[in-house]
Amino acid sequence: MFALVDANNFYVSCERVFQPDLEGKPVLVLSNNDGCVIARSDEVKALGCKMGEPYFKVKERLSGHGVRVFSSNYALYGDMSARLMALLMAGSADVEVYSVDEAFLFYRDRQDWKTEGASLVAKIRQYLGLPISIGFAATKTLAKVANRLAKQDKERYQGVCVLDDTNVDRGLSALPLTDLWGVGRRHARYLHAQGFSTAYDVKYAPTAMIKKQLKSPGLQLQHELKGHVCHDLEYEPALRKSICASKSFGRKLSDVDVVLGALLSNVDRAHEKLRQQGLYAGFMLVFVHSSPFKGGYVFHRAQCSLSDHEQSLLSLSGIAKRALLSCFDSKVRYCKSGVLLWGLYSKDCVQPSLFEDKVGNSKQSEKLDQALEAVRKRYGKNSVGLASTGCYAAEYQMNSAQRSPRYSTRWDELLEVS
DNA sequence: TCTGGGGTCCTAGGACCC
DNA sequence: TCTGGGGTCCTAGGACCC
Repeated sequence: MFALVDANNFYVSCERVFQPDLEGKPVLVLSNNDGCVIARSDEVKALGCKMGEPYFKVKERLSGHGVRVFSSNYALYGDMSARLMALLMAGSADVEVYSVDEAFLFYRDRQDWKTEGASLVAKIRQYLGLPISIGFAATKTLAKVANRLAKQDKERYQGVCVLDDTNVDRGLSALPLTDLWGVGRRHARYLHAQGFSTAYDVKYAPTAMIKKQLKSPGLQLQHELKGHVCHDLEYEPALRKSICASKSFGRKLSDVDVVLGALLSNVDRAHEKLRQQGLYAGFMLVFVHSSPFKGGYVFHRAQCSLSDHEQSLLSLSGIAKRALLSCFDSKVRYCKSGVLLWGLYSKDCVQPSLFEDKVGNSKQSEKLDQALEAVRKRYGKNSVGLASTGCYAAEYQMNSAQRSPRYSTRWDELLEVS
């Protein structure tokens, strides 16, 4: 059995822990530079304030309702998140930390799920002061659905919703398809145009149509809605593939020295993340752009590869400065800068992107075998990842003598693989 | 006037190769 | 007048997640 634990209105709830008088009052939290609304209490949601809405657009509408407005305090939210995850890990289930306020749980033994859920809700409320919702079901996707239902009807579920064979279709019928994990604005528009409106409709939609429009992720979604597990719990956090540090200026800038100052602080933060995770970067890209909400949007970038000897903050700063100067235009009013590091590697893991031996056509299994053997000899690893490009990518896992294809991104092979 | 920040995955299309 | 076939690699951009 899977479960999804999700804190309710997480950032708002964190603020309330330290200011209990905010309980029951309308509260919202703003993004950096107080730009957008990124967390809303139920009272604010009831006032029609949308997630991600620019604050200046809703300010007027909210005035007169006594809304308490907070700038975001990520240090606080990060700390509360760590405490929440530690409490969950002390329980009987396996835990995957999915985001700052969400975790998937996996139970190996049968239990009374209602009781287990209620006791977790009570425990986290007592120890941390945070309200949470829990959804139990046979797959991650269905656990997400169950969690949504629990939040949708707090009165009825009291924070805990269990979906099993007896009630899953009824639950899916009660959920708009826009609330499904993996269905965003675009897919929702398409599905609505086809006459579908609920999660139930998606579960029983023609597979060929789902495959054509939503591709491989859509097939997995449908599979999981039917109770077949496509997504296991991920026990080890995957190695980062890129690290980004970017920030809006809060005003328009055309002075190259001021923009450079902002960019160097991006470099500083990106470098810090890199060091914290014990990683090295193969490439760096710096970018600056003007406001995307105005006409004449410009996006300038410059990128370069990095050697093993150019991993210090000093080196990265120098390279970033040259990169910026190569693309800067003083006639532009910039509003944001950033740094992207990718081609990440650590000393004990060789990334495919940095692996220079060519395999040739990956469908030729003999060559693949030879290549795997060569990699093993060269790096002495038990586990080797190999990839070609695009839809033919395949990942192989080598465990002692046994080797089996584990994953394919080729959607027409998906059903066989799964 | 004011519009966040950090990720992943997939596809289309152009440049290029023989 | 008619103008091949098969492939790789890279980039940009779309779509999704929190």
